Amino acid sequence: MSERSETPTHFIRQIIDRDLAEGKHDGKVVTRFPPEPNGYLHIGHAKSICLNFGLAEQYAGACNLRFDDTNPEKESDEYVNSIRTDVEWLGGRWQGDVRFASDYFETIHDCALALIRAGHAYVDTQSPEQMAANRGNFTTPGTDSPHRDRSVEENLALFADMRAGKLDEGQAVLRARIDMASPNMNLRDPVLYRIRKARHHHTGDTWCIYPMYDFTHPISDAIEGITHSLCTLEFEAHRPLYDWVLDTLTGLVDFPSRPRQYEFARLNLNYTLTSKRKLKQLVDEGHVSGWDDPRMPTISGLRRRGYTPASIWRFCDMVGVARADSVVDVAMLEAAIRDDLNQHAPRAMCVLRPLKLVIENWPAGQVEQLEAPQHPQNEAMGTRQIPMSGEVFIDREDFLEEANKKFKRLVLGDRVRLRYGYVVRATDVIKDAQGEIVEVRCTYDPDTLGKNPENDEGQGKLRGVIHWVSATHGVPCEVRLYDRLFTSPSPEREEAGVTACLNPASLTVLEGAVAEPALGVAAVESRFQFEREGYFCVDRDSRPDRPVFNLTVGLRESF
RNA sequence: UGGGGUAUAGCCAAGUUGGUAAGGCAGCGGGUUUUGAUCCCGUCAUUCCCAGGUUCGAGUCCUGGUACCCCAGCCA
Repeated sequence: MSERSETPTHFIRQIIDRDLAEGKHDGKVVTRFPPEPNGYLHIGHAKSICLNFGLAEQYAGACNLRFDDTNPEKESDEYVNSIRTDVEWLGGRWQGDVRFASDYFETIHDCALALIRAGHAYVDTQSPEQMAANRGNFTTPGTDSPHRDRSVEENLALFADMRAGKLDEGQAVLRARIDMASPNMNLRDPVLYRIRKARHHHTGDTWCIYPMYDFTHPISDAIEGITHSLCTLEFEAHRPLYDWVLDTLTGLVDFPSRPRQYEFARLNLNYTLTSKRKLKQLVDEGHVSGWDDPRMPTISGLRRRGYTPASIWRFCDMVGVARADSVVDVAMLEAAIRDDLNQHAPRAMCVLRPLKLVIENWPAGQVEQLEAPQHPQNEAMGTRQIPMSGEVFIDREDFLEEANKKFKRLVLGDRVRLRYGYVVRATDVIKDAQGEIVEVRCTYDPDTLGKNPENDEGQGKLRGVIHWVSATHGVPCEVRLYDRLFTSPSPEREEAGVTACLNPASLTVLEGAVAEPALGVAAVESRFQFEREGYFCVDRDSRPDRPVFNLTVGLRESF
């Protein structure tokens, strides 16, 4: 991502700057992006990716990609693969191989044994219901488990039985021995290990006991030499436990670093869902075509929609990193992609809703190649040829039989310029039996290519410029117009559920669009600005004879 | 209700020994323009959740409130 401008400062950078100044962590910065492979990555994860990989780059440190895969029943290789692809596409360059928390299961198990031997953990054979009841609540302290004072030997034997599969799910757990009366619920003897007789996507049937997140995460961080472990705000109350695990293990197990956890506010976008569960619901119930439906806020959806990695990094820079809960306006995301595409996308013409325009004084059979720049503000991008003939298509919305002067398009009896071409004057309209306009007739002024009409006879300025495509050369194509998926600014908070506020007009398919010839051979994922319309990218559903374009975002409109 | 957090413009967000409110998005006004785009110029918080207090001076310090978020999975 070479185009990120100056790196914005925020409280995490300030913490790192201070740490570096104090000589902590041997002057190193090592972060990690730790997704659980139980769903596809979305724009919220992008914030974390940009933060973690960005810091590694800015401080010449490193960032690991680590799958936090401690819950075999919800995780799968499909998710591992999609996440790896998405991180790679975004430009996250991780240090060494992809890591799996499950690769550390043996070490984590050793840590559990060390804790048991030191009297810091015990096997509880209460039922889940008893445990919940004995945990107390916000106002009432918990009650010690009757098994809290088992001997080390007994705990070791029971834990061995757990590992050996001699106990069933729910019959026993390993718990930390901390404080059942702590005002922080997370410290009321949290569960460290539970029994799950499920096949794990990465370790297969090697284990039937799995460590909990709170036990796995600090140890994984310490094993990898992570210096700054960044997570979202909801883990704040877990930090004392994170520290307890590492502090209690000190002297018992050696790690290359003593990482610290810092929390930042997760990204919320209005008119958007960022709940993995609800996103999955949209996919499972068929409200969208899949995880990569261009309307989805997933990384793969944004990619298919036409967003660039640079625009997503730019967006994350714009949003910043802080600790206050916030809801970012989706207009900011759109601004980021418009900014990128305005600079880099070649221009093209595509008529979305064709209306035939016949030029009556055009020499019969003549075809002229007009030259147009790929990008009006960037000559270095070169030029392209656009064929012009006696019959062209213009957009139905660009013609009116009558209009006031604010309508800067074609009006019967008046003139308009065909972009990169000639000035034409509409002379007649042809309608069908229903009175619908099926064709417009016009004449063109041959002396207006690259210059304005000379003998204007006091007719005033041209109304404007419209785009067009030669009827005999245009490439028939499909254009998919997208709008926001939800009509509610906060779909997650809708009482009636997220599906109740789905936008029925989130997808409009235009089957009869016609694009200029050069677009017929555009590669999948290539992006263009269709002049006067918006930014579009080539969808993978395209066929050689029929390209499919997705609207990424429309042009700003100010009238 | 116990604990932990957060409050600066319509939306993000700087503001770190108290010195007189950055920037972006959105909006508004104008200029340029063969894209109603881009670009350019201008405008947009007498005020920082509220109320007191300290001070020559407070978004920054003190006191007391208020609002919102997170925690009672053998999820992460």
